[in-house]
Amino acid sequence: MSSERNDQPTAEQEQFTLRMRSLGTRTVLYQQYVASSLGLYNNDYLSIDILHEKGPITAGELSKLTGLATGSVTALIDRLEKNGFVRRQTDPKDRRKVIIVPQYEDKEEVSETYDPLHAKMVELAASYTAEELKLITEFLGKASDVIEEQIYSLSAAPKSKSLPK
Amino acid sequence: MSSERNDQPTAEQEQFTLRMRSLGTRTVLYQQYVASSLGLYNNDYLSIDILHEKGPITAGELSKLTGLATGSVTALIDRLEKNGFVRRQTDPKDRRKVIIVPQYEDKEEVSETYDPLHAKMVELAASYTAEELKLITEFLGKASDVIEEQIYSLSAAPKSKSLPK
DNA sequence: TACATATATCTCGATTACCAAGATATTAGT
DNA sequence: ACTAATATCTTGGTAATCGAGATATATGTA
Repeated sequence: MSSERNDQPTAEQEQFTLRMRSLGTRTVLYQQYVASSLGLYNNDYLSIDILHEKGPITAGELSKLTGLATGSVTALIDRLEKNGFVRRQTDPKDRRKVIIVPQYEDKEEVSETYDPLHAKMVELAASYTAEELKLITEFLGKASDVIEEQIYSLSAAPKSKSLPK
Repeated sequence: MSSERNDQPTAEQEQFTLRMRSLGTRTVLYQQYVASSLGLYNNDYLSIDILHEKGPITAGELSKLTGLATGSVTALIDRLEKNGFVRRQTDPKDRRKVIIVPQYEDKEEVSETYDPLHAKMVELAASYTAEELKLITEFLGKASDVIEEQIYSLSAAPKSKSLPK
């Protein structure tokens, strides 16, 4: 075969990783801009996004997912609750737990802010054939999985420096 | 033709946008973890990433790109400079300007932290045929462009609420 | 040339997210 | 009952960020 294992990455593969990285940078920036235009702090909006994907979760789970200290999550939930983005609900099975329930019905601003991107993405999707879109969608899932793995290994890892110098 | 313009998105297209959003959430989280494991604040690492992509830019450009106030950028550059990630260089053509020059030679920690993800991404890329990878890489470019457009329209837009309450 | 205006960065004071550690409430195990 | 484990909240301190003004340089106009 023409390609061996553990070769240096090809030029095409490097081009691909570069594009992934660019996409990542823009994604982070976009997220920050959306958060600020909603009057939310980054982690507040990120948490809304996480809740959107995962559905109701406990405060502790959100702490693990975001990497924030539990005290920070308490304050974060306070803010989101005050603005009507979520509500607290105690778990009847374990009354120590606080379940965070997203409240999207009354909060169309979030979807409204996201809508233009969504529309553009649908448009982009429509420019591909069914087969191509399937390939891309599956790829996105795999890429997500790779990143999630990396998050796990980073959060498990030495954790090295703590921030305040 | 079988598909009309302005239809509702198909199930496949919705699936696609959902995956994009998941990827975005994970990307933001990953970025935060990397930043913290490098002992950097999010915007500091984000700025390094921007500099990595764009090369040397002025403080003002970084302010626009990150959405941070100019005063915040001053402090941010101070931190990065102190840690040797960048250096300041005055523009001989316009001595008001401060050009931020990335210093990667001595700072392998950054690439080291990024390497595992890079390796996994190369691996993922290698699982595709040349044609498929080309399709995906081109897609990534288009998706980046879409997000960049959205950032522009958000930063141009009302800007609505400012954060402190 | 002199002067006003625009632009780029920096400085300063105030606000507030965040962390770390301890406090409180509930559950689980013996 | 009693101890330990778990989940969230509270408190105090630190520092990133903002906003507004200060400083330095550049540009335009008479």
